[in-house]
Amino acid sequence: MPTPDPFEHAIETRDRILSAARDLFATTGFNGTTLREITERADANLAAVNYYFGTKERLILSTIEEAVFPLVAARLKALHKCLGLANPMLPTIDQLAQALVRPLLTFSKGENRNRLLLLMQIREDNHTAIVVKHFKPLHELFVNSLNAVLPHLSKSEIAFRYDCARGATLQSLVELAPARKLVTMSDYERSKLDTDKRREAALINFVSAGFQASVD
Amino acid sequence: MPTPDPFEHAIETRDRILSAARDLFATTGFNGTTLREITERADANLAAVNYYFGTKERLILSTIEEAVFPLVAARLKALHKCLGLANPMLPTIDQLAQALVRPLLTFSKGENRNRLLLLMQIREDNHTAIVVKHFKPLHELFVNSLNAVLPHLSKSEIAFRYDCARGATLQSLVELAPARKLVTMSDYERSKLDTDKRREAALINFVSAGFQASVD
DNA sequence: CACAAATTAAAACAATTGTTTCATACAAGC
DNA sequence: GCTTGTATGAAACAATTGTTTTAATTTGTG
Repeated sequence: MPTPDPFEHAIETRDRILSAARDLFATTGFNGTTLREITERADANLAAVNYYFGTKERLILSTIEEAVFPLVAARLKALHKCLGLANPMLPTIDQLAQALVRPLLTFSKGENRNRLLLLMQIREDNHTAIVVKHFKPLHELFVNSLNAVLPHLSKSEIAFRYDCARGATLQSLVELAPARKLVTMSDYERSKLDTDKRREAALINFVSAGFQASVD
Repeated sequence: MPTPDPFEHAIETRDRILSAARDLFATTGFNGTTLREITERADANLAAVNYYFGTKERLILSTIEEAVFPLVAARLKALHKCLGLANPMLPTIDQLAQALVRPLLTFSKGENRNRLLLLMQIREDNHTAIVVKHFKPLHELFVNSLNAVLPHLSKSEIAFRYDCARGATLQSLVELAPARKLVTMSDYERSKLDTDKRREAALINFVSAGFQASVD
């Protein structure tokens, strides 16, 4: 045994359960996943989930919290970096769009993707309340930053466009049934847009244009 | 008995089950809804769902089909009307954006809202396959129409922006945790944007700007 | 009315679910 | 070494689930 940490093995199983639960919840939903599936994948005993989390509902809450933190942190970091680089000037709309889109796009791959998918499974009010609470400072800072760059728009209009931008970004992430996969196109065309970098640029382009839309 | 339709009562219970299933599936998901909850709300016997639909899975498929048709029909009608009014000219980007947003916004209220929410509960592949199949002609026509008005863009770029526009629209519809509800604003400001007409205009404005975004 | 089919009702079934219990193994501290 | 607290394992529990079965009831038809 390299590490003499007394809680090494214990923490490992708790984390294995949390990871397995996150991955399964993300793909089959909270109600569609059984504790036996979770403990089987985590290579743990069925009673372990009750030992560490008490109940399934509390396990769900734990996975939600575990999924929210990295996402909020990554987006906050990108936004702060964007504001810091421009300081004392204001960032451009494009830079703000990048600060919104880029960290989200990094969550479209790898294990972070399941964190994102897990948050999109949330329907119950007490679950959304947790997410809202953790996202609130991020959203407020983002709307305020946008408002500083677009002072001619009301704050409600800014917030609305910010919601639209998030919707557009998330839609391109989940890819449940994107229209662009239906369109018959040449392999060359398809490959161009399926490149991550190309998608990122197109998304930033769309969002940025929406932000800058003139009031009618 | 006013109507001598022999199947009157039979069809009624089948439809009651279908409606109750749609509403419950929309809010609690497929796995989170039991047949007993459905038959209870439908004021029908538990065995009736098996009598009319055979199995729960087939009931789910029926609710999905029942939800897809009105949505596709409404959007196709709006698009055809848009194209017809402009004929033989091409519609404007704004008109196309309206043809996308307006029929969707009418589904944000009433019983149609549950049809929309039901479709957003879909995760399994065979369920999405049904939805994709029914939406395919609509999506293709929409992308082709956009491409005619924006000939300088590749079809893949058009399809991507169309996906973004759908995402922005749906995000503003579900309202699970919109940022605009977090932002502190005056009642006057809030009322302005919470008006359906105002929201519709803002959404069309955002989507239209995204469509017209210049290639970078 | 009588008969057949269609529909509804009630009960039971087998499987699965989250949860609990109890026993065992393991490590640390006195 | 023994004890205590922690962790794991296996089994069982009670409740819920979708489904089936069987009987009763209604409805249409001759």
